Amino acid sequence: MSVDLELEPKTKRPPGEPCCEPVVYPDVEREQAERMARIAKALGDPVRLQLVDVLRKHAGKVCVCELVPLFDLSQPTVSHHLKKLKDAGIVGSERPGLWAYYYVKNDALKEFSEWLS
Amino acid sequence: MSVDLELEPKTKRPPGEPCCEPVVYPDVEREQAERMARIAKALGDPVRLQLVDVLRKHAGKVCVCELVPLFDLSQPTVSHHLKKLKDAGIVGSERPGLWAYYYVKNDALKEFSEWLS
DNA sequence: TATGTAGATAGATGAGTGTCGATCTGGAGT
DNA sequence: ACTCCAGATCGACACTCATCTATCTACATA
Repeated sequence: MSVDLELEPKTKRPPGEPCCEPVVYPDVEREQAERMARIAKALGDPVRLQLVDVLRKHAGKVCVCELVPLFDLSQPTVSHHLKKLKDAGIVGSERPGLWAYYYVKNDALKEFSEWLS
Repeated sequence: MSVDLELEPKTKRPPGEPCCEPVVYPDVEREQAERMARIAKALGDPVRLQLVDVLRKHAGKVCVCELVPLFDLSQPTVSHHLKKLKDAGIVGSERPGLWAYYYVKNDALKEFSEWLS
């Protein structure tokens, strides 16, 4: 699939035509790109990245009441970030009673991690 | 560093105190988190993610005039996305003459990739 | 049932983003 | 010198986002 290229566009060419042949890309990737961009976007905030980092370092579930004081932010703001992460499929949550617990869903990060490396 | 926890906040407690002891986090990570979030943010758009994908699949430098027709977007918009990627340190560019060539700087993605896996 | 509390939701606001058409810049070819 | 063209920059616009305060929901304890 990946054609090796180092294409020099030809200098002289009839006007009105593109400067070089489009060598690639079937947009086979469009959908996958959107999926992964959604994940990257969710990670594209320092607070959320730290939240994920904390959750990842603790194998189990972590109580929200532990997460909030880690940041110099209001409780609703932290809640908002957790929701964003949840919507992106990066974390999951449980709320057995009064407290809510969050945990990382590693599957979501896996595809992204694999593409990246 | 990573303390194992599955902390149940105690139900009965004196009012005015936090529901559970903050178990973690020295913000040793703040700076690193910001650096990585900057990269994630740059990747958090389908177009940019595809641009990086294209550049990664071609080991060499790729002419901008090849990249533009891959997307259903205006030339300035593609240029804008390339700039974002460049500002995040993900790609570099050369402009020997009339044409501009972009390439991936793998170092930038490395730290992020390592944290992720 | 009444009160207190953890966390989610709503609404507002200021800052940032993706996109475009128009313009600018500077190397190439005549 | 003059023109042409590739790519970057500018200005505008609509939309999204991070954050806050205020409020709502629902479980627990008395």
